Amino acid sequence: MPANAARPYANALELLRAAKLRPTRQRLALTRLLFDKGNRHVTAEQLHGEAQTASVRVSLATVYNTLHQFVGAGLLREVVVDPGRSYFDTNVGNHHHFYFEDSGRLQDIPGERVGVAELPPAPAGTSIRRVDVIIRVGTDRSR
Amino acid sequence: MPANAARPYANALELLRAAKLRPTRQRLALTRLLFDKGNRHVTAEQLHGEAQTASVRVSLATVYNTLHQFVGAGLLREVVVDPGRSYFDTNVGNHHHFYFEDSGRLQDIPGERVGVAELPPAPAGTSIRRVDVIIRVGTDRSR
DNA sequence: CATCCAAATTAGAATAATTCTAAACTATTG
DNA sequence: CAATAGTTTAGAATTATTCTAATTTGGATG
Repeated sequence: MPANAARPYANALELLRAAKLRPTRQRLALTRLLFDKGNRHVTAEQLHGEAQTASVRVSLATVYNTLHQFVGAGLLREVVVDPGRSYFDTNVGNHHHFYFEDSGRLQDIPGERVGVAELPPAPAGTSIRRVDVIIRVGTDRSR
Repeated sequence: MPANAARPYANALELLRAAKLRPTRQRLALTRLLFDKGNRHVTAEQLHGEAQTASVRVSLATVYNTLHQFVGAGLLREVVVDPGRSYFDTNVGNHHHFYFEDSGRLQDIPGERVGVAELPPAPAGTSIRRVDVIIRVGTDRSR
């Protein structure tokens, strides 16, 4: 079973069409880098670096544009755990995160493994958009 | 009952002594701004602004230094909910947050009101430093 | 398939939050 | 009250991100 078995898109082209985004050379390449190898957590700089390594000519501005468009289209989720650095998560299903404070690495936790038993109601006039659970861990020998 | 009844320090001086930080004019003033009126969530810029309004001469660099020293001493907790902006929370007890995405405001949720029933174990060699639960809400008329 | 135009890309400048640096100041200690 | 280690500071530097205005391109149209 391939890593992307659960993904409903056969390829980058279909995915972009479904998101109503023109399949440009840059977006096609970034789509493949993002979704062709299982769930990932990348920063814009990292993805830009990967593109360069793969000889895909794309500017950092376009990487930022694309990541935000993908978030808007529900293809990515932005994870905020570190002040001044955004991670983009290819897993948009129900799940939470371990965050390794020492290394800055993120790891998914399936939604079912965290039992949020009880939640207070959203304040009047508002509704819940998302509940983030972040388990911050550190190596035993640090701090 | 005053808002700070639960705080174990009678005044700014004691608090700084306990944290082993020299009670300088700047730190004393910032301590009062932070802790003299109940639980708060402030950014460095906000606190700097309040100091200026109160005619306390203190540089932004010192505000940052002080906030981080207070976090290190366990007097404050840094809350990360917004990429590129850090909030400092005077409530260091067990609690979680509502985050109003539209306004950028934070609101405490007492720890007991969120039932995190079940947590996966920390990966080998690591231990849990903290569990953050952030409930992101939006006004019903936006997005 | 040539033309057109809105959408997309881009380099580089601009912004925002934060950190750094090195010099000047100050609280404590003897 | 002098010495000194800790603290503050202005301003420069850094980092991540966004903006701008000009150029390029995908895809529809004739």
